[in-house]
Amino acid sequence: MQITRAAEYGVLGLTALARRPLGEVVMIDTLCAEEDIPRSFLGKILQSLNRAGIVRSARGSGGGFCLAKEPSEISALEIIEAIEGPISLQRCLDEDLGCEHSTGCALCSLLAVAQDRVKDVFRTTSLSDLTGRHIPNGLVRQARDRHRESESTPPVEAADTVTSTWTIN
Amino acid sequence: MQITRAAEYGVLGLTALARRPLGEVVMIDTLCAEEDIPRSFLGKILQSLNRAGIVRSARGSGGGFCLAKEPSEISALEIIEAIEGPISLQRCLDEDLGCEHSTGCALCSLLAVAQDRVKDVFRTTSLSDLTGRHIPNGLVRQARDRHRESESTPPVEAADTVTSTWTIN
DNA sequence: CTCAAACCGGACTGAAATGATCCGGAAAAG
DNA sequence: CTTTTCCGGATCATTTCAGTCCGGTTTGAG
Repeated sequence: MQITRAAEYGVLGLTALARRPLGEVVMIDTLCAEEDIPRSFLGKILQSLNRAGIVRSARGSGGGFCLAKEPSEISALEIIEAIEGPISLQRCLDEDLGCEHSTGCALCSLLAVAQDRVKDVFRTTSLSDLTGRHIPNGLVRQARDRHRESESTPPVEAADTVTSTWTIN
Repeated sequence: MQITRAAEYGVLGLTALARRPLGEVVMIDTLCAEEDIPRSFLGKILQSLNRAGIVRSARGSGGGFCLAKEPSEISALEIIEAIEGPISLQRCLDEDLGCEHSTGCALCSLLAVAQDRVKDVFRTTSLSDLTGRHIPNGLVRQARDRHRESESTPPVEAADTVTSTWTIN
């Protein structure tokens, strides 16, 4: 009854792309660092998203990924199903033919309704909706690290407990 | 993104109980036969439902299970959560403290909404709603077998292709 | 009192899905 | 032709799922 990590990472990775101007090409490593996602795993996930036409990939030096359409044109449902395959709360595949348990299985109808509700929510949420107030921890950490580096002779011993203020961008 | 077999069997087993007058005690074996559920698995599941106060159990000879309340008073949500634990599309547990990915994680909010929708559907569906038109295959098979037995010298050779009419109860 | 019927509940197990990693290969840029 | 970067298949460890087993406890009947 949960989304997979892969789908989770997929959405997150795409928000990282969506934060940039459309068409900007970004390497996997950059996305991983921002969103705290294992590098080779995100590689796999982006392959799926590429095949599904949600991102475009470019090989060779200067290569990477960019969104294939406007964030407002990409629904959460698209993303998730591109990665996990069709969402299905149902277990019995041929829903018309009646399931293994019973003809006109009551449980199947119930699950079908629930499934529709979930899909509605995902279908009506776009990537741009998701990108709004989301500030990934990876980015936050990077901003902090940049701030640390710029300090003159940072106090090594107390490094772990530094609680100085810093801003993002 | 699916319900477990255990929850599925749980609901099915309860519809079998709900088909009877409230308070009638039924053995596991009977329920299994009607709904085509592995016997020892259903045993486990009924234990959970017993602890949750949805069924009552009686040990010893003449023992078995009965519903602890009216089918209309038992929601699908109750049943499923009694077996699977709380339904959660969320992965990050402490939803308030912000998840591992980001403060104000957009994905979490999305999943929270979807989760609420699913729970609503399950909450507003009662066991009596589920028991209506549901005719379990196990019961159907039993009725067929009873009919076969009552025939005089049934034609053994054509047994597999017999399509005679029969009724339930 | 004793035995058999029935559930209780913890340990266990096999199979599948999940979450990831690895590595050789192909393509693009310089 | 070398470097960079993605492609994609194989592989692997862990967890969850689905289900079984078995000794124990409770209850009712004889």
